[in-house]
This record gives sequence, C-alpha cells and structure tokens, in this order.
Amino acid sequence: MDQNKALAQLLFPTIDKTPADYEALYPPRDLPEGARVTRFAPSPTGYLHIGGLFGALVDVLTAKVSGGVSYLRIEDTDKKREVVDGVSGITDGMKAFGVKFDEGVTGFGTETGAYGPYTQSQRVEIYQTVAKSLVENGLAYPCFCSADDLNAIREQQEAAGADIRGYFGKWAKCRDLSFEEIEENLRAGKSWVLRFRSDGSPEKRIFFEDLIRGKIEMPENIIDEVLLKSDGIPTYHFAHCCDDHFMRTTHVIRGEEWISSVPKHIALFKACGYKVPKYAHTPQVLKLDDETGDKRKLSKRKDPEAAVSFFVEEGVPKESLTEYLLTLLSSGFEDWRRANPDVPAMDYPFNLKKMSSSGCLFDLVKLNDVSKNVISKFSAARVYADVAAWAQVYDPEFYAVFTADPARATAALNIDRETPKPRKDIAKWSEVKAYLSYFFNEYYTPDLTLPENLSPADAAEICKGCAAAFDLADDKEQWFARIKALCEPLGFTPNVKEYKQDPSAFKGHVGDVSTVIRVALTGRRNTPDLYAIMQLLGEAEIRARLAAAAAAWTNA
RNA sequence: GGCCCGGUGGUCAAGCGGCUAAGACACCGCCCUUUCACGGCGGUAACACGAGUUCGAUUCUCGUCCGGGUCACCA
Repeated sequence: MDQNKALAQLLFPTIDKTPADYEALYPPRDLPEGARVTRFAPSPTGYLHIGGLFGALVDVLTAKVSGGVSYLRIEDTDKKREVVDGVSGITDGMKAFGVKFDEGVTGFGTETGAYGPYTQSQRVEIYQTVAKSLVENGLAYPCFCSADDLNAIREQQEAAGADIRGYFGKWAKCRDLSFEEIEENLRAGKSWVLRFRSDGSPEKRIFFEDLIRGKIEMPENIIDEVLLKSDGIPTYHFAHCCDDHFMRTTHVIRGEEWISSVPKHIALFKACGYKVPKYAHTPQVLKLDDETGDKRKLSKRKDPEAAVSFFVEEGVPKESLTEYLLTLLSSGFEDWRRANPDVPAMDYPFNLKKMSSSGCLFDLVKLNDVSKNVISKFSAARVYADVAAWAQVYDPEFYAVFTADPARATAALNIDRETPKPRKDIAKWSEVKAYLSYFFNEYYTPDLTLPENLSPADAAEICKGCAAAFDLADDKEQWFARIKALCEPLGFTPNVKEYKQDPSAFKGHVGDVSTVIRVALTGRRNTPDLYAIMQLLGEAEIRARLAAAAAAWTNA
C-alpha cells in the first residue's frame, strides 16, 4: 500500500489536491426530484455535423422536459485532430439553429456555469488528481510499451485467433512491473501512459438499462484501458468518467457507436467510487448512398448535407431544421404538432422512450416539405428580414436589389401570405431570388412560351386589350371584371363552365386569358395572385411588359 | 473474426398476442379553382427469411440472412 502511494507520488509529483477537494468544489446539484442533467460533448474536429445537432436537441429537450440542466462541454483531448475554428463552429452552429444550453461553453474562450471549466484541455489537473488517487489505490499503473510493442501484441493475438484482443491479462506486460522497474524506466526517460488495472473477468457479464434500447447485456470489461496518454491528457473514457461525475451529469446521451464501450465506463465509474450515470444511445443519422443504393452513415467527407453549415448556406430557417430533426428523432412529434400547430418546437414534451432505436435516413425531400410549412406561417416581415440577412452573406448582389425597396419586397412576399391558407412556395431563402425574379428587372428573364391551345396572334390581342383596359385604381373585383370583358370580343368565354360544356365553341376561357396576361407580365405560367402582382409592378412596368409581349407574339 | 445494436411500404414511422397493419413525405388520379399553389377526397405500396411457443403471431423465443457499430496513447 505504501508502495502505491510512493508510486503515485513518483508519477504525479506536482499534484497536491485530492479528489475530495473537487467533490467540495463541485457539489451535487440542487435540483428537484427527477431533474435530469445532460450534456452535449462534441470534439472540435471539424464543422458541426447534422448528427451533432440531432444529439444536442435530444440533450436540451431531455433536460428541459425534466426541469434539469443541459450543458455544452468541449472534448478537445486530441490536439492532432483539432481544427482551427472547431469550437466557434460548434457554438455558432448551435446558436444559428436556436439550440440553447443552460451552461457550458458559449463560444471560443467563453463559458458560463459553476461546474467548469467546460473544456477538457483546461481540466487536466482534475484528471491527474483522480488518476493519482487511482494509483494510490492500486487501480492504475504506468505502462511503458511502445507503439511497436502494442502492434506486436496485436499481431500475436491475431495470429492466435484470439477472441478478445487488447491489453489485458498475460498480454499486459507492464501490469506487474515492480516499483524499482518503474523507477528505472522513468529514470531512463521512457514515455509512459497510465493504464486502468481491470479486475474484470471474461466469464462475467454486466447488465445495464439503456433508456432508448432497454436492457443490454455484455461481457464485463477486462481491458487495461489507457486512462492518461503519454502527454498526460486523458482518453475519452477517463475524461467521460471524471467530467460526468464532477459536472454531476445524470444522463449520458450519445451516439450508438459508444454502446460497446459502456462496460469500460461502468468499470471506471466503479473504480473511482462514482455513481454510474444513466445511458441513452441514440440511433445514427444515415443517408442513401447514390452509388451503392445502401444506407450508410452520413459522412463528413462525401455528403455536403452532413454539415449544419450546408443548411445555413442554403438558407434553411433554423425552425425548419429543428422541426424536421424532431420529426426524425421522436415518433410522436408529428402528431403533437398537428395538435399544437403554433407552439414552438422546443416546447415539445420529448421523451427518450419514444425514440426509435434504428438508424434513420436523412430525407431532404421531407425537410423541404417541413420547411415550406414552417415558412408559410412566417409573417412577410419575418421572411423579409430572414431573406435579407441570408442574402447579405451568401448573395450580396441580390441583397442590394432585394433591400432597395423594403416595403415593396415585403409586399411581394406578402402576396397570399398571412391568410388562413397561405401558399407554401418557399422552402429556403436561396429560392427567393428565383421566386420573386419578375419583380426585379435585374433578374427578369421572361419565358413567353404559350400553352399549346393559345395562338400568338390571340395572345397579342389580349395584351393590347389588357393594356387599354386595366386601371390600377380598380379593386380586385373590378379588375377581374375587366379581364372577363376582354374575353368575348376575342372569341373566349368568361364562363369556365360554359367552356367545358362545349369547348369547340370558344378559343378558350377566362383562365386562358389570364394565363396570357400572367405570362406577358411575369414571364411564367404559375404565380400567386395576379392582381396583387400588378399592383406592385406599377403602370409603367405593366405597359412595357405588355407591349414587349405583344410585339414578340405578333412577330411569332 | 469476437462482442454489441438494428431489420414494418421508396423514406420517416404507429403497433406492443387477435387490427381490413395508422399517419406523414414522395408518387398517381379526382374535386375545388382565372394559373400555380393551398385545401378536400381517393389510389399504388410494407411486417427480411425459417423454425418454435400459442387456439392465434408484425408483436414472444431460437436460428439464418442483411445492414450498422466496436475492438487506438480518436472521440
């Protein structure tokens, strides 16, 4: 025992705190019964992944529903894989999509909360303190094996066809080094890692309850896992144990790729004397591979839509993405939404038990539909503001045109909006330029192709008639009456039913006349309410476009 | 290969021993309609396979197959 203490001191001479100091520093949280403490713990190794947003939503919702706390922790224990703007990429992405944590990292170098620091690289003293006490208790030991040594072990195990591979039992060469041998190695300047001294047995099984999947049974951990790397930084496993204990996490929610290391984690928590948290392993977000036709994990490299920034660039509103992700991650969400159409998505009474345990495909088509519904409920002012903000960054040229006359642009966006049955034309802000193109001469490239049943000569006449008759002072009724009046002189009927009874008696009906005017004025066949469009276009523009169309059709 | 997770229509997904197996997206048709959309109505389409338990299995058990994960001083 004394020898363990001496070894601990030898290994960690500068550590003078004890775990008890941190127990006092980070007391159990004072929360009501049943409150859950969750964390989202990404590593800053690249942009924010859609699966990350997905997971963050589950964390925040789980805490919120229970009256608990969610926090954001940065797991930057692998400096090799770290990326320059990793942290701000994550925090900005979270902000952009309206995911708010109660505490933790809020941006590069900033954080809130009493259980910090929330960045692992700033917590090494904590890990080393716990590690030191583990050594004192004979539960961890230094290992001097080189990468080559480890490879050799692996090869031997493979050659032997061993079922269990790794550093354990008779393979664990450094497990039983004497104090003198360790001293010797240290003096020789050999680098070392700290390993867990597992007391697991390959025959024993452990059981745990996954909150999403139910009971899971697995062989007990027997591996002497690395706790501290040779640079003194902890591995994921050890950091998870220390952090989630001292940050008083009650529910560890993470991707399903972690299921297989749960036995390891349970062993660590027990060795440290900590209460094991509850685990919930979420399904993965997959996509259909275009080439193979198989489902596969969304890949950062191959799939642009794997990055949350992809949606920001496309101009998908944050409400749309969270709304869609919620439909994906909780089976009851769509029913709840039908019953509560106007409540914020984050008020959804989320329940881990209602989560599907199988991986799901990310469906851009469905996202589109969800987004159209979401946007259809926005006010024109809100759409205007969002489009402007989006365009300012991603399409500055359009921004200038779009914001030149805010009232007019807002009015254009308001056509058939803010009604009981709003149109659902827009799924993302990047579509707005094309959607409104005919309002801006800069983007107006008319397609004057007529439907097959209409002749250019008739169309030209309709344009002329319209030009002679229209009056911007008309209300909608009067306006439509004038269009109807154009019909009969030109061989059309204002009465659609009459036309359908005997199509051969007319060149067409009022709908066809409207179509001609619509094509002449907007350069396309489908638009929202034509009356409202004309009001916004203004007399001069209407006359110019009618004349241009009439000329084109006359020459056709 | 060992261990583990998963497998209901094209996609998401209800279901939890007895149902004509919900619903949403997509697709098709019809209706409404001055276009398109919206909305309404209807349609095509599924329990991976094989045993077992049971009066009865999509639901329970086992096996097979398929997909995924994991076996690092990465998380």
